[in-house]
Amino acid sequence: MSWSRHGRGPGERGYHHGNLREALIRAALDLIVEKGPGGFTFAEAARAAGVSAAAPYRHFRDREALMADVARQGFQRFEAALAAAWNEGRPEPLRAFEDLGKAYLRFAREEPAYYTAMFESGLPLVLDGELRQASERAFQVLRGAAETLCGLLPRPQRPPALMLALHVWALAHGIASLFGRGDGARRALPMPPEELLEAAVLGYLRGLGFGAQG
Amino acid sequence: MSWSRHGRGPGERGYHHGNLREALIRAALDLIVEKGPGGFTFAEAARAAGVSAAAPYRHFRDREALMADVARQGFQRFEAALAAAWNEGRPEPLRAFEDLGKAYLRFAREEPAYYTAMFESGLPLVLDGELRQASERAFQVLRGAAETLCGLLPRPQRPPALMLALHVWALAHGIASLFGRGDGARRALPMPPEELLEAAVLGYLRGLGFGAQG
DNA sequence: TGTACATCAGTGAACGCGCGTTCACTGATGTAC
DNA sequence: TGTACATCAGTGAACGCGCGTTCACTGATGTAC
Repeated sequence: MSWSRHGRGPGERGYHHGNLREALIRAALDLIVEKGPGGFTFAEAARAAGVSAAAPYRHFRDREALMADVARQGFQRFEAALAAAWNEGRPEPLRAFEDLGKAYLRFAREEPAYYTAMFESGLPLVLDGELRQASERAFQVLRGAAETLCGLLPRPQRPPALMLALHVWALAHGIASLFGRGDGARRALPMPPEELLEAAVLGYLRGLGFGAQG
Repeated sequence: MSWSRHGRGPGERGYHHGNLREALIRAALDLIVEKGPGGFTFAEAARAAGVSAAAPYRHFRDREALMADVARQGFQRFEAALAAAWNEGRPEPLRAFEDLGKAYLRFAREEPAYYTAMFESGLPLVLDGELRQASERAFQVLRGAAETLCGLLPRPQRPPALMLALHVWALAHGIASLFGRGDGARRALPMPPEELLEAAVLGYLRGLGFGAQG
């Protein structure tokens, strides 16, 4: 817990919370997992953080501002997770690309609340510049990987890297949102989502001409 | 409008609505488009249909039952749209398969409210048998098409049809939910979604060995 | 064809509830001197 | 080192609002005879 500033244990906080902002984000994440996007209220988040209903107004303009902060933080972690998995194409681009895909699904499975806030909360990306930037930085990891991969092919048969990146993004997102979630809305699947994605990506890449050297 | 039973014009209805059930579903669809899933209330749907707040209880147990009905109806139309596009593989399987993909995206674009209710409302498929069946029947269209397609390949290199169907479903759903929506949450794209999907499916099928005869 | 009656769909008033939001306030913290 | 004060984070009471839900009711429809 975050209100242990000054070494206090949880529950012994005084008048000041210490880190209410982060505590509200945590509460929002828990509530999103529990009830879906739109399934948390400002009042409930305050209650979960152990403060009065008026306290959140010191940190967020309204519910949507809190949600946007959750999504922004989610994109940052997502970017970090993807970048770590890609690891600049090491040990070998095709292998690293598969790792990237697995990291995508792992994030969706292990952080369903962030994932929901990022992709299914209905936040208008257009309105929030910071949020859109965070989202784009995460996508750039995927795009950079696609560029490295495309660079492996001889010029004449080289596909546009942007297209490759969009295809794999759509595939990963589709699998994640149909089958790869922790909640009850997911559909049954005769194999692990990771395997499904790996087979799809390998098949797709083979179609682009990656069969020979991969 | 549906309350013109007996030839009455809208607004001149008497005590009985005539077709409140359908009118509530229509109202729910409008409200979902306007405010996202979870963005409509029982009371608001009643208001939109021009009846008192208590009237909906004659037709639906609660908000979720109404949402489930919307989703069920959506799956039925979705199934019909996909089946019509596939057209039993005519004029030619690969071509019909592309048509199927286009119909998928068209449905998501033209009926965003149904699509939302079907895939993003968080309805627990497990609990509602009728809903799950409707969902599975729609998927069977895609699966049947995948089987026909796989049948074109010689046995030794024939991929599992279920896998092919799941891959294409994930791809179409990913593209639809990231880029193919009418609302403000969609992301910008340098090409039409249909084109993106077509290129992906063609690439993917080539990887499976459909290059030679397609 | 007409009448009596059962059935059913929608009414409108009422209730409790939780949320969003504002406000003057107060307790804690940090800092200037 | 101590004190006065400014700043700031959180309180708690209050309000209006819309929703969900129940209830006895009433108007319309269809049907048996």
